[in-house]
Amino acid sequence: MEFVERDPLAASLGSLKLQRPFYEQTTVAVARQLIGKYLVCHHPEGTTTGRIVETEAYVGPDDRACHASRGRTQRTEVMFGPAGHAYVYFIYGFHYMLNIVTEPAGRPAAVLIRAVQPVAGIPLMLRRRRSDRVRNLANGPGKLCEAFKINRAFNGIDMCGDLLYVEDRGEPAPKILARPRIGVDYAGRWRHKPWRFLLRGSEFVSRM
DNA sequence: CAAGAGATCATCT
DNA sequence: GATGATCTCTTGA
Repeated sequence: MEFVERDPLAASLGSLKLQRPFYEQTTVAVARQLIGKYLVCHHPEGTTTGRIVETEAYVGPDDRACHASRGRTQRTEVMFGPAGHAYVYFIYGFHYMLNIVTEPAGRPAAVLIRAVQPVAGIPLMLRRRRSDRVRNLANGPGKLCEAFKINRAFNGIDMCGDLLYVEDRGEPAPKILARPRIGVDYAGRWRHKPWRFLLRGSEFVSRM
């Protein structure tokens, strides 16, 4: 049980913060195991929490869908560092994407958090998203970042710290589906890899 | 409800 | 100068 932290407060609540060894596992293993865990973000405006229902694995330099396949650049630098750090980037001129770096330093890979089921801080998320439907708050990677107010300031932060992290709340292993990743049609044979993971039956995924 | 367009900018060629 | 790990709105059936 080296993956979690025995923080007395967290333990008393039945929750354990995921620690670095968890994120150092293979990227596909991390992506799969993150399903059903809880993403927590503390912010002056309030705390937001969501149960992770959808992830994607971007496994390294060979994976043509992974940004690291285009080399070590300013943008991808975080992915080349140690596991358990946030890789946040801006895309399409509108949206931020939240990833968690995986595998030991020097092996650039990450897991994209694509959707969560809102659990706490829902009024705050409704305001940020200018929406009135809970199902529409974080059912997509861009929406999730808007609901949690995750932006470039989060790039590189340690997710084993106290600002943004993932908790294991000790629930039984959920039923998980594996599907091809979304939006990577350009990636040749890599586009078919079943590295998108979903919580079976969840209505909070970006699409079925 | 499905399909398509438009929005808008950091990053890399 | 092109493009993207997306979202929202509009259109039309």
